[in-house]
Amino acid sequence: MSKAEKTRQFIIEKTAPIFNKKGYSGTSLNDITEATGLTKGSIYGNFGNKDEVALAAFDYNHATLSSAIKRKMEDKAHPIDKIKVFLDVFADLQYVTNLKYGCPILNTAIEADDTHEQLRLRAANAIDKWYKNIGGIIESGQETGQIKDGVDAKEFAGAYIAIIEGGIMLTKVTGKQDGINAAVAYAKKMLKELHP
Amino acid sequence: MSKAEKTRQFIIEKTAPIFNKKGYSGTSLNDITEATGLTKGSIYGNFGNKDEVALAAFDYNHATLSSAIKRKMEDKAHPIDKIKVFLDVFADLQYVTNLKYGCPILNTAIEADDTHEQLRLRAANAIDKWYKNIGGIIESGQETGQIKDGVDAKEFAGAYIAIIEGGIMLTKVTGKQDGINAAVAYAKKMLKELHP
DNA sequence: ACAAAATTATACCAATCGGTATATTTTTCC
DNA sequence: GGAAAAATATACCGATTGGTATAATTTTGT
Repeated sequence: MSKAEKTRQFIIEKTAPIFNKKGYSGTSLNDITEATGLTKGSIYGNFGNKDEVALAAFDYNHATLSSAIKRKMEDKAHPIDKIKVFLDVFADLQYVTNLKYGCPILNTAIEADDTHEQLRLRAANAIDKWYKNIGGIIESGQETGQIKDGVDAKEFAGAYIAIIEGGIMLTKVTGKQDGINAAVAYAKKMLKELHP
Repeated sequence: MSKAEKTRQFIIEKTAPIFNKKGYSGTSLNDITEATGLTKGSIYGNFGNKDEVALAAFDYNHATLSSAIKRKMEDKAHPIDKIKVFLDVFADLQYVTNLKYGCPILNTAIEADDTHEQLRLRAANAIDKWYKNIGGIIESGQETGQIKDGVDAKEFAGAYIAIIEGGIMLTKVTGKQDGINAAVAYAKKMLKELHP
């Protein structure tokens, strides 16, 4: 890894939490130079513009979240346990240092949906991967007889993601755990319906 | 209503959709003067600063949403039908002209939770009203025997709000109806559990 | 070790940011 | 109708915005 690649990675790591906290339009170049201790010249030597930093920061945050989910999923054998991993990860999101400002997919989706097409696409693609991940687990689980046949994979995935993200929002805005707890409790009821 | 009060109301009505679309930090004074056709002098003659306009715009958006829900609730007799009104309103949110940029509570909650205490409080209070509205309907429904006794009103309200808001996010970021549809379908299953 | 190449810092740019003092116009009320 | 009061427009302010040209420095490959 060349010096420049290291610096580029350093910038991404230092700014990713800031973009997640303040959003794209709320994060300034000054925030970026302050967090990294670098100058504008250095930032613009490694990125074409602020957009590129924001997109890389989103990718980094998304990867952090994804790898946490993937890692925990590998420990599970039963498909329903795999799907349940989402609940464990999101219930403890506040304790993941780099994600204490909330789910980057949710944050980016809400800010960018009507304002920033590139970021909107990033968030939409991240959602799509979740759909496919959960949907794939359900369908292969149905083939092995571990998950009930009647379940509509896509509809389940949609409702499951919705209730989790909504719960995160409730907890973050109220400052109380009740929101995500209620969402997780209901999501667990949803999981029970997956059993054959 | 004096001229100034009319102008103040005019500014709020014209800027409310903009704040809902672009957020607080994404909306500039120029956006405000452009949308109203007024000058800065006039804006600052009616509001102390940008914060005041944003807070008034949120209140206006919230009132628009609340009154749509309240109005439709009055037509319903059964408590479960009253709670179901939320689903009807949010499934059609995109068709409400002033709210086509999404749920103002969700949008404001996500932007403000870590950045703007006053706006965060507005969103948190709006959520709290929903909690109390749904919770109150459930509890009085339990007294009349129209809603099952075992139901935890607060937990139900939390999960119900979460799944709706999450569904809105999915639909807005993907541009497809699937998200809110899946959320609504599951929320209807939740409603069935309310029956005694 | 040294020259070429790449990276980082300095110093600047025009545009826009939120906000204000003052002049002008419009309401308001007698 | 006309004077006082209120509301709006004009013209400006310093600070900050994202971005860039160029100079100084550091890596890199031989």
